[in-house]
Amino acid sequence: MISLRIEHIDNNVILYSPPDFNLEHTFMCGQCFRWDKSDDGTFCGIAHGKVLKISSSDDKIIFHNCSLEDYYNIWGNYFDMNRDYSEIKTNLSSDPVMKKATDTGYGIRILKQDLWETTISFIISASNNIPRIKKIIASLCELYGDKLDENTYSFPTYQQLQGITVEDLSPIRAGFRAKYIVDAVNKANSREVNFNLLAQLDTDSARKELLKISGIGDKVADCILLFALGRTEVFPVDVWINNTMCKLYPDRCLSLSDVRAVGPEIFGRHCGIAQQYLFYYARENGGNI
DNA sequence: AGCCAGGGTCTGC
DNA sequence: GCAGACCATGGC
Repeated sequence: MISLRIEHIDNNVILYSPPDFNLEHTFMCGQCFRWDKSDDGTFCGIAHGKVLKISSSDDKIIFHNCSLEDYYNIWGNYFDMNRDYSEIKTNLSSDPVMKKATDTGYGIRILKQDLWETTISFIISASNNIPRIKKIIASLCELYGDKLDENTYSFPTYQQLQGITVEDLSPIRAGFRAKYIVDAVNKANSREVNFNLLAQLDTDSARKELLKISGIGDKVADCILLFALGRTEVFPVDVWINNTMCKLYPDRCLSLSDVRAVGPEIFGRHCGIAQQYLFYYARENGGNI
């Protein structure tokens, strides 16, 4: 358990010198799509139906306009505050490349995001780029979510999306992914895939359930397991991770299935977290590892 | 103009 | 099991 000094001042929750927590690293490592940086450096985002403004200065992280109740009930869990990342980084740093990667993205935290939102978000991520993924998700929220604030909408539940068609989704410009969204909505509402029970399943069973949905393959399923259910033992392999791993371990990574198998072998029980350090590091360096 | 983006599906061997 | 075409869309 992490000991952390927390205060509530002027309706702001302040974390003093939180170890291993950097907003830039956490929001820019490709795990989330609903956080935006303002000109003043603060981040504004929506999660679990709540809006949050969060910033950092010196050695503080400041949750603006936030009650202690919301911190303890929502945000502390969302930012995975009970996990000791120092220990994980130390273990990973025996690998020289991972040492560099963890030094670069030292403040990454694996967010515990909403399961349904993460499912749809990573269906949309297929063969897509991050700015456009964000744009499509934002317009889906504006079209079907609840208005929380000016220009701020919740992510629509599958109940709210019940009965939608591909044509209904045409304004969000999701392209070939629209039919996959519709399939996910249908299977969630019919309980063919029970999103209320998924978190209670072991990782392999949960993956098998997710794979029932058209548009979810191994990579998307792994992202959902990691970014919503906190299954840090999975190792999502996208283009960036594949290229990086093939450069780092050419003899062991001959095919995509090799890379998927090698991740856990090399990085161990929390290879999903290692994957995030690698992803951030690779992109920071434009793929030149 | 052509390539690529946090892939998946479908087809053909 | 595995390669290749194809899938919409937008930015460069």
